[in-house]
Amino acid sequence: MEPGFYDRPTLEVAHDLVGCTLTHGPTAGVIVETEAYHMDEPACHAFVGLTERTAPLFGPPGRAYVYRSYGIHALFNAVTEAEGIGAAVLIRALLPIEGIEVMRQRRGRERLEDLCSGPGKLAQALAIDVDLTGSDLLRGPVVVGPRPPGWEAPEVVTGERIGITKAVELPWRFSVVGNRHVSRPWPRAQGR
DNA sequence: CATGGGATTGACT
DNA sequence: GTCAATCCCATGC
Repeated sequence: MEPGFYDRPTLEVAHDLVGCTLTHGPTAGVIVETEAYHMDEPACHAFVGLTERTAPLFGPPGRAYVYRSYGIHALFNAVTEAEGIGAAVLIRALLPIEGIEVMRQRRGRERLEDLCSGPGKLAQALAIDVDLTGSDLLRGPVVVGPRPPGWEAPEVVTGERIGITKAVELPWRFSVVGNRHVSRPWPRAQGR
């Protein structure tokens, strides 16, 4: 992506990341689901302020923030907004496009829809772990790139975020309309 | 220093 | 639908 892509309001970045690619080594996928998180809102880790854990969120935009969830899974975020503002976009699901056999081995699953249809799943499929936190998403090793050639801009729906207990009402989840690779189905389609 | 709660997943009833 | 796994870290005593 161009420098400056992430130095924008997090909701815009979360919307625009849908349809982009996420690549790590031989594996890659098209982002089909994202969620926005911002320090002003209590579901965001940065809500507690600057700590050792949340420091990457407050760092420069365009870096990775990868943390461990439930002691088991790694969850991948792209840090957004200017340095000093704690915000990021959680990548929740991908459509696998490269390295699918590698993903199958790493995941221990065969079906395409079981490889990257959730934030913990895609991190495992792409071998993204917490040691990659702070890495540069323009230089790699984890790279976010533009839409693949020939792919049209997807129609994006918004709705409430998943799996949180605070600020549940904010419609900060974004995904491709009618895509079966999303982490969980949509109750009903909502506005754009 | 002890505690409890997760931005989840997979197995099971 | 329910539930356990598993560990980091923010919080409170």
